[in-house]
Amino acid sequence: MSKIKSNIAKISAEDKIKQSARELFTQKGFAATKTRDIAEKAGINLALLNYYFRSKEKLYDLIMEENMVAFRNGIIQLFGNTQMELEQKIEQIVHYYIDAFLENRDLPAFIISVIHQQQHGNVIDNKFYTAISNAQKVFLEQIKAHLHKKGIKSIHPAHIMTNLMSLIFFPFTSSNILKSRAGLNEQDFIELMIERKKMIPFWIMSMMQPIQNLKK
Amino acid sequence: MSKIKSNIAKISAEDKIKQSARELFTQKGFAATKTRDIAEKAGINLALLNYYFRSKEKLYDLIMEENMVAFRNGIIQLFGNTQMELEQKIEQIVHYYIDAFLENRDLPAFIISVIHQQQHGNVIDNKFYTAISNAQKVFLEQIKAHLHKKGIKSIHPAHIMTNLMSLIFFPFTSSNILKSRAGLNEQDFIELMIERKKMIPFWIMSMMQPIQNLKK
DNA sequence: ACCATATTTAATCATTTGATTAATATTTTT
DNA sequence: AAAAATATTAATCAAATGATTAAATATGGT
Repeated sequence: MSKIKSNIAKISAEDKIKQSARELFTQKGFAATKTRDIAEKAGINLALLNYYFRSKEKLYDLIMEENMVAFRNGIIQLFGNTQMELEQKIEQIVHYYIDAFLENRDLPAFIISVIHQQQHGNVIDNKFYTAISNAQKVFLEQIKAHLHKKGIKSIHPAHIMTNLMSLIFFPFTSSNILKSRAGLNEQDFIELMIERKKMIPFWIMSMMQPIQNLKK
Repeated sequence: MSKIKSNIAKISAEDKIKQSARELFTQKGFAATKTRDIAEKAGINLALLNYYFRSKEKLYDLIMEENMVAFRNGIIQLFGNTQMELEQKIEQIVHYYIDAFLENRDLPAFIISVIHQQQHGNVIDNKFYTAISNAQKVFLEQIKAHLHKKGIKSIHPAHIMTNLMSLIFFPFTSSNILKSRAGLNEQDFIELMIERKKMIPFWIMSMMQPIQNLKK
């Protein structure tokens, strides 16, 4: 019996709190999430939250750090890679992020909100910010070189990087509209996102081609 | 003197509150914005907020409604127009929204957050939701027809609509990253966004072209 | 000047919310 | 089993926060 018991996944109170906190913080943000909501959702006594995590803010920092780690690592490792061809790199970036966002569907809106807050002096994580800086610059340089090779001077590299991130992030933040308007169910939506793993690299590469006249 | 006085734009307390509330609510959201912050920013006594607007929630509803009106009207009038050619329609949509977002730079992140909240049962404005429904369906049908005419079966119309919105919205939510990484100042950023008014329609139309092999 | 109305303020209230405490229960160690 | 360490609870605190009140001040019409 005791051996069986250890096999049954009995989630500790600490983990239940963390899990509930992650969902609420990621969905609603820091201010809108009340410690009592977390406690209730986790089915534990409010005091346990402070017992394990000291304060709401410390708990949030922990969740924030864990939420950002995949995003940051992706940028550093993929964007910053100096060996890989641009096209292959874009493919890897798209696969990496869409897979990550399919796992945690609220992450894109969370990241957008964090980045947008920063715009207003709310310095949330400076390490994070400087850490991804170089990698993004490497990526921008690579785009610039590619455009130069193609003889395209009319497009600023920033457009390409922004477009890439736009096409990856935004659909996850508006999946409900997409589903209700296009008559999709949850599975349809997931399949569309999987499709995008192939399509986004193609769209982005097309943007870096010399202009072809569109046929009517 | 009294005549001059009436010429000087003396902003009423009511307007000062509304303006401060709009900035804070749009930047930080409902929960993170405290009534005392609004009062302090507006330079008025806290009680005035309740005197003019009854409650924080009523004030937020007002701001929300005003923030959403441009977005909703754009969708209804532009997306829902059944007369206009698709390409011209896309051009108008892009111009309309980029102009609106250049005027109110926090609007895109605000809208994204509102739409994302809705995903979690937080029904914020049902009228808004049903109002934009038909218009978006019209637009989707038009894309579908266009793809059909081009003989393209491999792309779901939802991709095109999502891509359009992605390319318009996202850059505004991450302008700080864009600026710091690509070495742009505020004016450069604005010019990039203005450039996009011409480029996004081209990119979107290209996505609805039969596949052309990319040359190496 | 006087009155009525609208605006503004300081003080205060009631609730919410993050956090703590002291007591109790459970598990682990000896 | 006793002792020690860890986990959990109910009760409570203190600060923050949304809202109200009653009094004071300003404004416009007569």
